[in-house]
Amino acid sequence: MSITEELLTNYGLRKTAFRKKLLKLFQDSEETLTVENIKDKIGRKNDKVTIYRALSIFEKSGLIHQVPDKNNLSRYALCKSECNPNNHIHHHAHFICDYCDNTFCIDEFEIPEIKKIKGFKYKKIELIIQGDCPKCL
Amino acid sequence: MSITEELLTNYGLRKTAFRKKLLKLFQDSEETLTVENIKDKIGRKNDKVTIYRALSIFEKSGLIHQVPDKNNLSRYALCKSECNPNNHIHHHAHFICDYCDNTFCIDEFEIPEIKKIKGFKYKKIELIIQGDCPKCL
DNA sequence: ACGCTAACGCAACTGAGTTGCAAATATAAA
DNA sequence: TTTATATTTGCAACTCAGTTGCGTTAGCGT
Repeated sequence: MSITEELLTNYGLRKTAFRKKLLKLFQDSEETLTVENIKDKIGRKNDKVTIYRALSIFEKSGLIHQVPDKNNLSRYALCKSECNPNNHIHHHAHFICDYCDNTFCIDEFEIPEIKKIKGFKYKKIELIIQGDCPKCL
Repeated sequence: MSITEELLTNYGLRKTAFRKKLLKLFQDSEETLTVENIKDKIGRKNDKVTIYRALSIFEKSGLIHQVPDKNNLSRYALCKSECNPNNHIHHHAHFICDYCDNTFCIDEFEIPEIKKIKGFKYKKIELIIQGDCPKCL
């Protein structure tokens, strides 16, 4: 069983042809993916509904996480650590390039400690940096 | 001339009836506003196109800033400090409530220093905290 | 290899945000 | 104050991401 298939099994997901293709795509990609990216790479055989539903299930399971795009579109990337449906926390930041519109997960640093404010309960902290990526500079 | 009208003048914007109403709305609001919120409060007399265009101009001018919502919708809030078209930087974080879906600007702290990564140029840094707000806790 | 349940694909829909254009109005000049 | 001009507004029609319902297909446990 491939590493892709094992991952699906570990997360309690069915190993359908489409899901294997989709997950492999994420495993092979350095950058975050939009639904459009996925359509391109998969070859338009699969319906967009199927893509959306699979992404939604992958996200709920903790396999991937969603990142907002410059234009508030959704991008997705594989979770690095041991995410699962109950513990789905990302201590890395995301970088959005103004030019190529690509979004990268920045693993180089952890998000610094954020001061608690009385009355608020923090459940998820997201740091989004916008600017120019190495390719576009 | 009211403070609202002065603000429009200072930012080189025409003082139309609609813009005065819209800007006043922001000045009187503790929370960030969606287009839907604005429609409700203004009373559906004005077209959504007008709202979108005014928001876009206010944002470009540095009067207001956009914050992504839990569902990747746009919310807007007044800029506190001296923002303008060339210098549009916010050193505060945003808090999104999971229950009431409200978004607050958190002025209590500055975003901590973010380590630079070689090859990337940072132009805007956004910190988004998700969780439960005081009202919903 | 059989049957049940989950996943897929199609069509049709929803709703945020956009575009083009004609009518209205703010502002600056006469 | 009136007039000319440029900007804003409102309407209609559109685009496009994402969703829903439903009948068909395909994993997976027995």
